[in-house]
Amino acid sequence: MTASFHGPPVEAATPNAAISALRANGLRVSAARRLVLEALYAADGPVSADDIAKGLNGRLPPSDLSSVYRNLETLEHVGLVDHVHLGHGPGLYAVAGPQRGWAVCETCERHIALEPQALEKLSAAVRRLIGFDARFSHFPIVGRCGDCLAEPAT
Amino acid sequence: MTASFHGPPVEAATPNAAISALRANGLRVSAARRLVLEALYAADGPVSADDIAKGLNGRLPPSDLSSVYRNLETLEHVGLVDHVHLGHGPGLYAVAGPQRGWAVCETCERHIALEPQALEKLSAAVRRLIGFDARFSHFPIVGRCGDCLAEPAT
DNA sequence: TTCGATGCAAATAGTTTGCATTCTA
DNA sequence: TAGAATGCAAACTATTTGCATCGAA
Repeated sequence: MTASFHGPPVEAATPNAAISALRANGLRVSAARRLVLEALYAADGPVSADDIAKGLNGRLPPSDLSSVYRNLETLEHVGLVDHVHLGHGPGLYAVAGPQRGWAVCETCERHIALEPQALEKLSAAVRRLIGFDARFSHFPIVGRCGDCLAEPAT
Repeated sequence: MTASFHGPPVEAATPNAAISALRANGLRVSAARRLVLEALYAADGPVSADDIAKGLNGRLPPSDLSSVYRNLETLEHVGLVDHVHLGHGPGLYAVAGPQRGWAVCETCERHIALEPQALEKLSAAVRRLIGFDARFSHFPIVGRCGDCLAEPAT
């Protein structure tokens, strides 16, 4: 069984920086691997393995889905990539970075990236209350957003 | 597509109370439905549909998996049941009750039910910080628990 | 007696694995 | 040229759906 949770993030600002990080980890740089990275950097938010395999709707060349999964796993293991479950759909992948927290509204289904300061304060609250060093990067905070709270209930 | 999130909880202390709630909602009380409820009340924590179909390891008679799923969906719709995703495995179901929050340690994989007061304070913190009315019942807080924080890192 | 619920089988979504082939280092 | 990574097919897990039959109200 593969581990559910991964190691510390490795920040790389560009695909090329990520490729250097791959080499530094003794990993080979193949066309397929390069493409996964390009897709992740080109996407404007977390994307599914399937999105990547389909070349982000044709913006990039398509690739084999199982290779995409294998590469995502490798990249995640190295710490270059993170994955989130924002709901019941497929897991979503993104380049690892300082922003590592999500909230999703169960009413409007919008998903919101948490601001670093909010994230830090939330973590502090969690540590104080339950003695936990919390991440909100793997599963989001689920609830009702401000806009939906203001509206008449459904 | 079925809704990811459900309605308000209906608390029933016993299988019989739950059965009354079913009748009150115009639902029929079949043997299969009764069994799902019995399993949920007999379990000492959240269980998978498969666990229920297998009669909790033989403690109860087995039932058909698809019926179990259908019944869980119905029971959840009525508000008698909740489901959580505590990790990458199957969804886990439990009788709806006042306790509606979870935390899971990514190191020791233990899962912890949140105390009502901690839950309330956490929700208050989340509301203050991101204007969100948070539930921690569908996805847990993921992080490192106190015990694992104390130990030398893996 | 009706129509909601069941049980079986088959379909589906997401993800993983086996294996011969390809290509990076 | 060694062995890491690929691409295809097949397996697998979790869940859903179609449909003829059954049984609760």
